[in-house]
Amino acid sequence: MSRCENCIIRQFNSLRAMSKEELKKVSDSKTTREVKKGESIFEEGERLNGVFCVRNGVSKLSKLSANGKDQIVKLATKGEVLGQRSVIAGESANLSAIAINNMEVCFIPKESIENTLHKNPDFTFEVLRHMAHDLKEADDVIVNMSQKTVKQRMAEAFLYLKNTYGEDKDGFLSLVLSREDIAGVVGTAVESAIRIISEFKKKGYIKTSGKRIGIVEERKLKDLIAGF
Amino acid sequence: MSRCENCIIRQFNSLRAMSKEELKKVSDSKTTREVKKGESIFEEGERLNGVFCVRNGVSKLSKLSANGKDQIVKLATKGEVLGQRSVIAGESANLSAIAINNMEVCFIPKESIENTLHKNPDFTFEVLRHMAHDLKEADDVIVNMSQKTVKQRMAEAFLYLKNTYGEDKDGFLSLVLSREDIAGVVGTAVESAIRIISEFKKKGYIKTSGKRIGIVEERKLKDLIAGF
DNA sequence: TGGGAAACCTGACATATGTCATAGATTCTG
DNA sequence: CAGAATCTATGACATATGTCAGGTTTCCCA
Repeated sequence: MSRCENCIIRQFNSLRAMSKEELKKVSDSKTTREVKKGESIFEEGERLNGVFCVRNGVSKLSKLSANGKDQIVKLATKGEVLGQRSVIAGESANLSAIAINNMEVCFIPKESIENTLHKNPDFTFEVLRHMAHDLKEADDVIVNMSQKTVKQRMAEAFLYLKNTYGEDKDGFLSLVLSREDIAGVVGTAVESAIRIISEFKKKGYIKTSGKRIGIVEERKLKDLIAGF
Repeated sequence: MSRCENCIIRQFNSLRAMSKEELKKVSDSKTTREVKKGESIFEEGERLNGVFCVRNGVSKLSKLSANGKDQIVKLATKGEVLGQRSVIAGESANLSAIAINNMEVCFIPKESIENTLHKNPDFTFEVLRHMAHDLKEADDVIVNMSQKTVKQRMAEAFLYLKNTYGEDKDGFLSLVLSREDIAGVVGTAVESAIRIISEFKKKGYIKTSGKRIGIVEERKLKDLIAGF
């Protein structure tokens, strides 16, 4: 099993601020786990006794609302650490983490990081910096949700997916989401999402092939977001 | 001028994790400022060279969206520290902070806390804990925004105002917001907000007197939120 | 204290969005 | 490989919400 010390993934998250010894301790206590597409890493309300470091694959962080729909709050990928917030606040998980494709994640028991969190200010500050960033993003999502139309948010989602996960050689978005998940990200009904996809396609902004989606006229999508 | 060491407000925020000496330094460098109703403490995009500790009054943290409407992301009151996120991330402010009523705030230059932030893990962890809490709240707002109707969010807003700021002896909410600000919190048009207020009043859920609003039938509002 | 600005309120209307029903496409599995 | 199950797609419709326009009340300060 690979050691955290050598893990490249680590460079992307707060673990890089750990000392050699701290990292060794984490490495010794961690366990690696496969998570198949559709399986959950943890569920809303669950008590977490550690955090999960994503080595591969993509997870959706979502919350079930009263009306039975899953609102996706964030997509997390390689290098991100899940469950941090809950462990730090000492609360149960506020969101569920479900694998969108096959994943590989490392579980790090909280005992292995709590100590560092109280002793190594560099590490704590790194975690803080990441959380500050997440908070800003969350604030931006709030504004988008309340002030933009579904069509605009849909266009934004496509651009986000392109920028974050890239596209394959045929020009389709690399991260393939079900229509339901797209609706979940955008915060709308599945039917509305599908309808807007059809419309964008008809207008030539995007192309589709099965569930895959490709951006054709980025300019047009951007104009739409800007309000034209 | 009062000293931070003796400030009760401090008990409510992360400053309480500072050592005597650290606190002294903060106290020596801080300046206190009056902010009149409607004035801004800082604006979106502005570079902050410190944080603001609220001693009195309430501030709205909002962001102007493309369509020209102000979305209120959060209300901040006595004890809360504003601008933390920006200073920590080293970014310009993501939100504007505007006084809802007359306020008294202390400005603490970032030099006075940056050092502590890198040296005193207790303090850093305290800040982290607060931010973790804010992040959870932001996530919840996202879900509310996308999955609840305006009517439900309006009802929630009233209950939130009651629970957070209380009510006066006549049963009106202590924190008086303009209809525009209510619309901003809920994320809707002013007219829609007013219409729903009228409806709630007609149904006897709330009462109004000028711009003041009082909750009459809390049960009904809760039912509405739950989806009945 | 009176006049004007700002805030509040209401109606009429257009439209965006959700819901329900149903059909076609895709994929999963025995 | 057939049939089931799941996902995608589309139409018809109801409704929630935004917009515009006009009125009324409240507030402020000269």
